[in-house]
Amino acid sequence: MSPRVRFAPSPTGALHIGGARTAIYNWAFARATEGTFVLRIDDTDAERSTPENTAQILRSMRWLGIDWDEGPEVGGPHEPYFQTQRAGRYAAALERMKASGTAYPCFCSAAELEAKREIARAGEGPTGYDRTCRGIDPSVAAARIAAGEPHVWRLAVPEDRGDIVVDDIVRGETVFPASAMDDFVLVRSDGTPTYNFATVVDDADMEITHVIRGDDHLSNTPRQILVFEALGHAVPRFAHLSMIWGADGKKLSKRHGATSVEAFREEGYLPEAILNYVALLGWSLDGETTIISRETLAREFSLDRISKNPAIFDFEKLEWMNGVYIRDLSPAGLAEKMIPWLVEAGLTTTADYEARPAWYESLVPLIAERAKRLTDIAPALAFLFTDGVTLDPASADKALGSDAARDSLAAAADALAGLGSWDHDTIESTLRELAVTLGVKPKVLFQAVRVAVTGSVVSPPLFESLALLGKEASVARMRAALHA
RNA sequence: GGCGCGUUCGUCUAGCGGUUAGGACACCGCCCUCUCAAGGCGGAGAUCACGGGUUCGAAUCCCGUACGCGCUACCA
Repeated sequence: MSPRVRFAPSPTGALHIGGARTAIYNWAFARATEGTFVLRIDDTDAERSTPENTAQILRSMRWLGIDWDEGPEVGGPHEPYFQTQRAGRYAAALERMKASGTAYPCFCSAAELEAKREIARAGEGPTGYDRTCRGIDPSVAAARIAAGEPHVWRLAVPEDRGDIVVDDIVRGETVFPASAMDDFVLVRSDGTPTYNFATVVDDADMEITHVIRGDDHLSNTPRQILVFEALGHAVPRFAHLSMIWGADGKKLSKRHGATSVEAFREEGYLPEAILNYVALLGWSLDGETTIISRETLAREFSLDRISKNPAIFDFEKLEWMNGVYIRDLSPAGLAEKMIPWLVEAGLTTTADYEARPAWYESLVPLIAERAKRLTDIAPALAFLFTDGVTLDPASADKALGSDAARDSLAAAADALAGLGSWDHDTIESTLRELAVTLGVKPKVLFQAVRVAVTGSVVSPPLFESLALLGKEASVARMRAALHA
């Protein structure tokens, strides 16, 4: 049987980086094994789940290029894929468990339970439910339920159950003492299922073979195994992933910067880079390769190369990797990606891009190897789109501060103004010859021109910039700088 | 408190009984060069958390300790 895996986010927020990694691993595992990747929305937390969050999660996954074989918007043989729409399945499962005696009603109030927990916690030993209601005679229980008494349904952990062994693919064999398993709640007093019940019912229904999820669920796993067994269903394999931390070793949060996939997109990251970087946070292809395409990931991913230890999210390395992917883009590809950012910055319009795409593509070489994020592009190209340019004071001071620099700039303006043809090579040879004639270092002359034309001592390559800006504008800026 | 998990350069990792402990980011130096980048070359950086074992030999296997994290809910 080919593997069936699932990613089951809770739509209580955006898809964050940890969830994205879980999704990526599930997806990659399914692709590499020719299995099936199911997307299921675990929205049983009615308080915090919203349709907007669900929509955003789907959007983020699509943006990353993670497609699912079954789930929202694509359907599948196990519809519906929203837990809130699967109430019938949970009710049916509970009925089966009632019939087999593996579930029983509990009438203890929240206050009573809390009091007991307090006492237990103060002393030694487990704090789990003390099974007060497990001994209630079924007919008595039925009468109390009929009378409308509030109750939950609990799992009856088998008395003779030995220690529960989870043969985790990532962590190896981990043993949980049966004594530590309490009769936890399956169905709440309002009739809705708890997480540990709903996921198991769904994973069983959907014939999930491998559960790949966050480390925080490892301790829940023995409970879930008990439910699988009570349901008489085969237990899937498990693979628990370590957490992703911020630089301070704490859970990754907004304090550390962007954490949602959406936020990374807004900060100018490419989906390929996020996918690649995040995949490497806890998995490696061979220990050497760092740039890994989506296709390679989908072909080569394997669970046995997942590492056990938690990873700290390194924004700097992600940024470097994003630069790698930006440089890897074709001129047309990067032009298309940068346009929204130029429009956003108020420098141009999509109409202008559509009118002369080739011109925009010719800008790409100026910034491709200088940009780490898409957000770096508009500031670097702004001087090409504005009427004039405001000189950065520090730059002006540095490159135009001396009389020699100003004199050579004036000479350069004159020399360039007289040019018949306006292209990179002509501009370069003109300025180089002028430097010789003037007896100044080329670098000094170039920097003076650079500041006059781009406003800053740091800019894209000079001759290309002048060629793209045009003769009139270039010369005008150089003369304007002399009077500044 | 109980139960579980984790610990290799600053960071991500390779390693699965014998290696000068390898790679990547970041850092430093040199080269290239019209600035900034990108690129090339080189460097520094890890007593493999600590302590005991097992073994001819341990980062690798076993036990313990420390620290960190997770679960211990009618959250997921």
